[in-house]
Amino acid sequence: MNVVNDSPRRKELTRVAAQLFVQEGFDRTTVRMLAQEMGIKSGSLFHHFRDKQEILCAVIEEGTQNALTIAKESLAQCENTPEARLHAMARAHLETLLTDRNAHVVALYEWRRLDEASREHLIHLRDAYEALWQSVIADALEAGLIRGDKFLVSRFVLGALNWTVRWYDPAGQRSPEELARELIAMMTAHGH
Amino acid sequence: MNVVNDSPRRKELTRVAAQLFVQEGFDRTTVRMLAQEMGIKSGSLFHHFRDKQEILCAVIEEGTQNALTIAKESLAQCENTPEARLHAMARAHLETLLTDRNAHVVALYEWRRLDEASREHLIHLRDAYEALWQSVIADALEAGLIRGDKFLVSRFVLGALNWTVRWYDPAGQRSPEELARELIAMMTAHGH
DNA sequence: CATTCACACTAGCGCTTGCTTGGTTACGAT
DNA sequence: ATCGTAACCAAGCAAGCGCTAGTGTGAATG
Repeated sequence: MNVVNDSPRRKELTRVAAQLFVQEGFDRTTVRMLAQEMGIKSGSLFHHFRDKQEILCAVIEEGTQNALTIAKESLAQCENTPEARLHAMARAHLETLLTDRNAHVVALYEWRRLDEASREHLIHLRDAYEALWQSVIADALEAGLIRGDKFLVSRFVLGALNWTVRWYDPAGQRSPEELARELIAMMTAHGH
Repeated sequence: MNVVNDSPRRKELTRVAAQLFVQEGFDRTTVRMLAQEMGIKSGSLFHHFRDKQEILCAVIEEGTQNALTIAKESLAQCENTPEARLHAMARAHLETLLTDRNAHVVALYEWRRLDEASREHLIHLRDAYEALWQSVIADALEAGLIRGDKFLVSRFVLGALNWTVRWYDPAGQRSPEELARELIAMMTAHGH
């Protein structure tokens, strides 16, 4: 039992775990399934991670960190208007959710499976991501682009986006970018 | 093993199961936990249900049926305008989700845990509920109250509503009715 | 008064789970 | 040539899992 925290091998294994967690859910994924998919035996798994819980923790950290990074990049590259910024956020969110199809989904859907210690360790990262969303939404509200309470709008928008995981078909013709555009159009369709 | 399908006792047990499934999730809920909460021994459980899967099936059927019934009642009682009907649906949805706090939540969040046979048995009921939503949304679109693609809008709206389970605080000051109103206001806020 | 029935109990089987142990291999640095 | 270390394996343990078998009730039914 000789857990290393930042080996490149560990990153690799984390990616595999993320995929399985999305496919089966955390509880139904056994360490034997994880090991098999990783091409090692189940005992070897505990050389890289202290326990199963730590694998979940690593996946969620990866997923949230990734979403935060990509969101910031998107904001840096887009036009500096409230609408463009809102669109950039929604698009980035959907792409990490639907295209990667792994770590970010786990971060959203398996959060409850974290124990108290892991939750405490990750909550700051999650808060940072949500704060970014809220600032973008606050700007859009101030500019009169959309309406409502800052927190409520954030939660409704994120809810609509997060739920796409349940019905989105990657083989379908709609791209994440298109979905983001449609959602914003729905909220900003002002009278004629 | 003498499973009865429509006993009143079974209804009672189903209610208890729903609460536990919401609290812990289906996978983490053991038959021993269920039995204890029901005030019987784990072996006795299988007099009422063939297996654990059948308990989930009963809960989800109950939750969806209930949501459908209440939605229809709400529609029958409200004004016959697209906006009032939309509001009635959203309110009914949130109330079965946040006030009951059990069977309907399980229906939404544990659907994936159903085996093929159960899913096939329940899919028609679920389709009926979603069809009702889509007809109300189609009317609102036709009346120009909201904008977008019928299916996309349905999914975004239901996503926003379903996600409330994750953050709603029943001890807070906002009622389901208020949430429903705010969501619709967000989508129908036409410019000045 | 005998039988049936719904409902509950005790006891435990067969299996899977997360995790541990003690030891082996591959390989770059010394 | 030797050593250190990261990576892996075979084997298995203790606990917990869903579920079954067989039995005991007290109330309703004939």
